[in-house]
Amino acid sequence: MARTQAAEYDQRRRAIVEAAAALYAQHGFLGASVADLAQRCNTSKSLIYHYYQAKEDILFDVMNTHVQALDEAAHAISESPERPEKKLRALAHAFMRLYVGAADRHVVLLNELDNLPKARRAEIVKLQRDLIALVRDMLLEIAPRLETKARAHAAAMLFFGMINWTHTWFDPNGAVSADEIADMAVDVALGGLVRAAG
Amino acid sequence: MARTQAAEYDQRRRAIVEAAAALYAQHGFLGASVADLAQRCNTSKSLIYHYYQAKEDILFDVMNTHVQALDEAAHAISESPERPEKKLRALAHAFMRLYVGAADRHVVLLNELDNLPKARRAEIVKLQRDLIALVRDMLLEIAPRLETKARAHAAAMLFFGMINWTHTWFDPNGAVSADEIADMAVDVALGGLVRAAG
DNA sequence: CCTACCGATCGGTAGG
DNA sequence: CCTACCGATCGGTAGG
Repeated sequence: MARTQAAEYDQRRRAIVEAAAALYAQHGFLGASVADLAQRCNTSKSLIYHYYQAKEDILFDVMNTHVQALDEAAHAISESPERPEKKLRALAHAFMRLYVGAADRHVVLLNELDNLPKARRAEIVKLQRDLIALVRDMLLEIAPRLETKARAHAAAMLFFGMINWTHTWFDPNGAVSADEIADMAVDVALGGLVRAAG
Repeated sequence: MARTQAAEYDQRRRAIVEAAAALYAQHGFLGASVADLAQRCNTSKSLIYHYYQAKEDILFDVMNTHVQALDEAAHAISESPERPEKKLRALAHAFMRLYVGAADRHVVLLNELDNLPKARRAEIVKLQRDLIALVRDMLLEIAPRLETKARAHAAAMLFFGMINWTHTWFDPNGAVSADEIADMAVDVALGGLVRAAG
């Protein structure tokens, strides 16, 4: 009995996070009220506040589940014995797939970080910094002539720019697939557009 | 007399737009109230509503002034008789400089588009689409093997990703300058990171 | 005695 | 150009 209740508890909590991700992705965190969220879950505000102490805690859950998934994928790839070029490509594919599979969470992570309370924001930012350092070090292995950490960091951010900016334009049902975009971004980073096009 | 009043009118209106850009960049459009804006301008809410009919009209002004500047720079470069590689580089430099010079407006343009009323949003989106088509055509000239418009569009968006994503991390007072970032992004697009590093 | 949950409403603040 | 306000809605909580 207690097991069943716990299972239902987790299931309901996951349903709230998923609805919140969709709502915050579409209207922004401040543009979507707790009442809106309750309505989308066919329940009451009080039920939402039974599962979460504050609105910001829901936002944290949306972001944290996503950034944890990114972090897990990135570390698994990073620790594999492959060449750094191959790791970078695997990471681009994994990220694009996580983006497509969790597009709402991804948009929320990229747009609503400033609406988290300081302490919670710091947790997310720490994980993001780990991801960036991972890519920066891969790029330094691939292109040692980047030399300084500042330039390697800038290169990593240009790479993340290509991948992350897709949330503003990429259509999973469009003419170019997520895997093709991942390959293009890696090809551009490794060899430039001219070679990427061939 | 009327001239002096008109001059003061424009000056005050520009001061409101600038204060609004700073406020919306920092707290988001929904996170900053008209009262906040009035306070930052050392005036009253009513004065704000003397210059603007609605809060969204201020947001439009913030975005429109910036996108008009981008559009003007891009078309001037596009119509020059230079090689497409050189035009792309000039465009990257112009954009990075406009970003540094109008960082608040840039952040607002990239983050708050969804808070504009439909018709106003369409005006901005039209100008942005023009910019994208311009870069897409430059890339097709540089790398004809991109072949389809869909792939050339994706390539243009990867390029804009590198440039636009800087709003999340670039520090004008940091170790790498805006001009260096512009060169890196173009070098990556043209020849890949390995060559860009050399 | 606890949990899960509801209808109604709290004190404050938003844009106008 | 300000003070004084409005209809509505906000995030969060009361009793049961």
